[in-house]
Amino acid sequence: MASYIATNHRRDARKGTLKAFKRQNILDAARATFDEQGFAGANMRAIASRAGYAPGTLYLHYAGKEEIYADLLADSLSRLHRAVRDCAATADTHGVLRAPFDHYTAHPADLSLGAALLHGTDDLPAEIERQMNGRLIAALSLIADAVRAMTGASEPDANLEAINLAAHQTGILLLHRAGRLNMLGFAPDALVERYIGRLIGDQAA
Amino acid sequence: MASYIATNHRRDARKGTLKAFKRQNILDAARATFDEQGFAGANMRAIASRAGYAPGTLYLHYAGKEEIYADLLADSLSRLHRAVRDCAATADTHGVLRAPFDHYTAHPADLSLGAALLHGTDDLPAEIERQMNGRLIAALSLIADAVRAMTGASEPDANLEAINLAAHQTGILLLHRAGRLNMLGFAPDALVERYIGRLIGDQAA
Amino acid sequence: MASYIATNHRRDARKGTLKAFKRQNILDAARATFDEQGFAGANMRAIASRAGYAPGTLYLHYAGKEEIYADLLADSLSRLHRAVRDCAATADTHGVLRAPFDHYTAHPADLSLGAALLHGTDDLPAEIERQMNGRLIAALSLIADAVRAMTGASEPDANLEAINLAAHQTGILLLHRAGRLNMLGFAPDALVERYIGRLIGDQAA
Amino acid sequence: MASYIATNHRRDARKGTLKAFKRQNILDAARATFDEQGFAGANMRAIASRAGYAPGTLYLHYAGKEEIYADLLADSLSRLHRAVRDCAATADTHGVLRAPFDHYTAHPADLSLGAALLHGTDDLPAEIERQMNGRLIAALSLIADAVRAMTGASEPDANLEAINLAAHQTGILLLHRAGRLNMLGFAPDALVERYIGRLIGDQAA
DNA sequence: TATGAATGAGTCTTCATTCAT
DNA sequence: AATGAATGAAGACTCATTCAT
Repeated sequence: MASYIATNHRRDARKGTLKAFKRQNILDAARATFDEQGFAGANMRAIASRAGYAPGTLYLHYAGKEEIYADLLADSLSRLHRAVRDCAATADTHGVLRAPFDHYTAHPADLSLGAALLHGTDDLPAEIERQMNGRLIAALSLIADAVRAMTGASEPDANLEAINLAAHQTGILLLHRAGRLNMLGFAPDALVERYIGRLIGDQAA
Repeated sequence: MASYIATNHRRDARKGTLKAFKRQNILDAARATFDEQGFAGANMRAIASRAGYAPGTLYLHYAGKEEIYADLLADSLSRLHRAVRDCAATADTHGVLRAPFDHYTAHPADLSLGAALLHGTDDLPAEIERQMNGRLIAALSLIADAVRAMTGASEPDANLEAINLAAHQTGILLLHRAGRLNMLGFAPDALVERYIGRLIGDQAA
Repeated sequence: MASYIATNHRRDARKGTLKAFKRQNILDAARATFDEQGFAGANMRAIASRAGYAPGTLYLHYAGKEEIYADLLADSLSRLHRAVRDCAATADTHGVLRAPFDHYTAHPADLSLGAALLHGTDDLPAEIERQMNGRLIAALSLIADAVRAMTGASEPDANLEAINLAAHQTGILLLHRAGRLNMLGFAPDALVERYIGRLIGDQAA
Repeated sequence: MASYIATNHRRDARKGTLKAFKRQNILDAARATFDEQGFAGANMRAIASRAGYAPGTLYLHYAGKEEIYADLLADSLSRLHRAVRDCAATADTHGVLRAPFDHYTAHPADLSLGAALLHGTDDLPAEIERQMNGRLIAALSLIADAVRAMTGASEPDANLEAINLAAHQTGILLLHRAGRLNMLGFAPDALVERYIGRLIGDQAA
């Protein structure tokens, strides 16, 4: 009897894993599709077919387009946070400072999700919104720590610089993706490094 | 006969002016609508009605939604360029450095157009694209001039800093609009000023 | 100036009439379609095509399927009420007593609308519901008057009989439409007459 | 060998009983679901889940939604017939006269099935149709017998009155369910009794 | 038997665009 | 130049039904 229950547990667990795996698969297809077409431009048929499904199947996993998007957004910020945290964990202070840039450079499709940030995220479930903000703040906080470690700045100052850092990298990433940097002959990496160099150098001086 | 021709010229000119005026009117309506609803969300009926027209009328002035959008984008960069140029003309060097920020703060609806920059502008007519890039480069060039004037940097360095400046302000504007700055208790203006202050201060030192 | 306004008025009036005419056209198509397929079974494409329109056109006149249905229901009861009232106006007392039966016999498509009465009409706009009930009560009231005139019954009794009359005719109409009367070899008209005959005869005796 | 066969028979019988039991279970779930949502509104998943099954399982017992519906309809009339017959068997003449009303009052979910009668039952399998009509005629025949017993009417007259009785009760039940009786302050029971009272009283007089 | 994931046709609805007036 | 009714091609979503397990 005990083994039966145990077997059931294991089966349920495998089922849960499978379900999660499939959701991830859909999420990947959706990320790519949203990246190429934007939220409004992407259609469920395209996402489904990229995930290897018929349209209706998506609805077995998500309540609709919006929910997929929300999950994608949450997932994206979650991974950004993780990326920053992993850097911080290895005491790679310089890495922390460029973590957002590196993360989005490595995962360009995630960047499009930032388009959501343009029109705000008012129609997102409040729960998701709260979670997202939490991740964002946590990441910024880690960056601020790194700034303090590198420059000895006061906490308020470090917070300010952390945001400026994030803003700068956001801008660079967007301009780069929009093709406005190539056009001018600048490498995004050099621009980011220069910004960071100045930030560190200043305080050091 | 000569007077007849002259009259025609004048009439043509007035006609041209009237036409341009009407296009501007439509453009204003479109900008506001795109700002509120996004490109896909905005519909021609809404734009037309805000411009005081019936839907069909828009097609007497524009070939379609995309063309309105392209014109809007071109117009927006054109006005940004003008704003920077006007600052430069009055030798307001500090003003030039924050000109992009100030311009988009004053005209928030223009900022949404930046969403276009996310998906690139590949489907824009090449002519428009070239024109836009020209305006952008011209504006950046003026900013680089101001950087040089304020810091004595070399031309290549100044160009770099000009882009970093633009990237930073882009990032700040987007984060602000997305509500991520309020949430953290920071004022966009202070962040921009700090960035500029550091830029100037460094070189001055 | 006055003539100009007058002209405008006339044009508006004509426009209003045209609009009303088109709505009526759609309503007719919808009635027939709902009659054949039921509310859920009928699809907008079918209604539109029967009205001589493309699907999208219906939405220029109605907000959706439900609104068409509500209008149809309101219209139907309105016409029933009118039928009863017209009978009453000509002092055709006997005619009043069989007015519901005659009306639905003449307009069989209206009968299907009664299917709405099966599941109740909770999801109808309250305004429509109120209006419908008003028409129904008004019609019943006229029937009760006729009952009183024919039988000398007290008012409460007459009201009771009016409802029983309506219920009976409702039942007959439904059984007839369901093909259950033919099957048994009875003519709906004879059944209705017998009921009325008994009602009148009783009191007379 | 014989015992083996016998065993098989018994097993088959049990199997048949079990099968019938399961079908009944599904039928009950379906009846409740159709009652709440209507035929088109009810979905197989809901029916299955109410029956304690997964969707696919229903198809082991029924060929599809329509077949469930047909079986439900047949079952409903069968139970109505049984109800009338049981009354007749106890010589409860008055009870027979109100049997349809009482039956549907006791089993309101069955009433919704009458909606099928609205659109006719043309798409029902002929076999079912024939069976249903048989049950209906049998029930009406028992009612006609009761009418004759209570009033001494001739057979043709009694048949007529039986149908009128059924029609009246049908109407009352539908109006009641549609909420049109409460609205007017009448109790269905009183209306039915008045009708029957008049029917009996007349002939008695 | 039973499952339930997957299917894909079908539904309502929206909206850029056209065209007769 | 302007209108606005009409179009019809999508799009999101639902659900009866199938089938591999």
